Amino acid sequence: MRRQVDKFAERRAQLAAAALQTLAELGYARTSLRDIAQNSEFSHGVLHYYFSDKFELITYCVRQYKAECVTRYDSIVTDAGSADELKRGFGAAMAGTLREDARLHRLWYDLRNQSLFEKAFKDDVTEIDQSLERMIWRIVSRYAELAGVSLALSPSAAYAVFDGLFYQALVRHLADHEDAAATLEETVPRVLELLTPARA
Amino acid sequence: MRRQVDKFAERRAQLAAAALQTLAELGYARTSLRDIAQNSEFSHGVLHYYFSDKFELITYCVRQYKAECVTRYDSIVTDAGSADELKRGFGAAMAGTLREDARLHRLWYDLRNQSLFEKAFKDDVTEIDQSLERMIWRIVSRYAELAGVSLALSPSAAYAVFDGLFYQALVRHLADHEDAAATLEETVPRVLELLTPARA
DNA sequence: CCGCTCTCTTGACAATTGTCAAGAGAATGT
DNA sequence: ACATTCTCTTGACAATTGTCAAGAGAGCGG
Repeated sequence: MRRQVDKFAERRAQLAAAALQTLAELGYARTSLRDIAQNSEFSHGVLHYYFSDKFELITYCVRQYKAECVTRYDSIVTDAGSADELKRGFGAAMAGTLREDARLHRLWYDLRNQSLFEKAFKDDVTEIDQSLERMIWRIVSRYAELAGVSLALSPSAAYAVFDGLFYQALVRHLADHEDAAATLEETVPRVLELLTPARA
Repeated sequence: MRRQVDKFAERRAQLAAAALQTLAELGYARTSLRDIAQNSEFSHGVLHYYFSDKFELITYCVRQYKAECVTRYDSIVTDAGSADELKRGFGAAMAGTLREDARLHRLWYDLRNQSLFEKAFKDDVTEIDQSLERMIWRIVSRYAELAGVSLALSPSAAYAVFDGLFYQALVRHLADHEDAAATLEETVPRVLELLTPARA
């Protein structure tokens, strides 16, 4: 009994991984269930054995993405011994994941946008977005603490700023601008400084 | 002869307007040519009389969107007599278009993302994006000039920052956060200040 | 009135889509 | 060894898609 549940969950995860791979390659609008199945080692019918419909599959994928994503910068916060180290670590981490997971990030932005039209994705996307906001806020607020400076911005505004910077770097990176990641690594610490002016 | 060309161009524009309307409502992934035709006063076949295929139609739409969009803030720059006025005008203009054209902005972000997967849109999207970057830069650099402050950020980084803020406000506005526009109107001037620290 | 071009509608096509049912095969428990 | 459940494949379905061809109707010059 327990075996079966695990097997079932494992295969779901395996199929979701194949789906993520395909979605990241083709984008939401151009990915069919047959595309996904062809990218796995199974036939297209099996998807409806493990997922009730396309939405549940993609929703599951989004949740799986979240697990990898949300704790990405946590070690930066806990390990940094100084404001300067945190600042540089933040920039390096963003540049790193930009280089490593560019297509997965592209998919995230795609699905986040789809959720503005397809309400089936709305809840999960919103939850991930809030998690990301909290993640950014842990960094920014910790930085202000270490640096002993004020913090003149709300958590959501801080998230929006760094998200905008990351998106732009992603676009350029995907357009083969070789220096996109390096530029991001430079810009992020500078903006972090600007957002945290010295105490009056 | 001239009559015919004008008529032809006029109908193209008219159909593109219907297409923009429909795309803004449904999003790229869920909009078919029949949806678009149904939203106009013509039948679906006429679209292939005025446009060679779906991509040409949408590309034409994107260009039409650009015309409305790119000069949106120009009067703010030319009319502002002081840094403070420019700062407030910028925030008010962003909040205004957020309230007025929310669904069109949603479409823009959708198509901008599609261009990361469908290279047919890439060139036009890139061109619009650069126009927007220049538009933001005219504001930011003029502000620094009027305020007599330094400017520690590149044009692209400045654009990314305000674009991120606007996107987030758009998402919240569409999710019926009544205060999304008002919050944006507050945040934009504050961030503009932060990005332009007083001269050392 | 005839012939011609410009517009637009209708209907069809092949391909693709999500979905599901029937059944084969494997695994498992007894 | 048998019966039962779990997995997976195959093939089909109805709907939708972009595309296009045939032709109707309007407007116009001759």
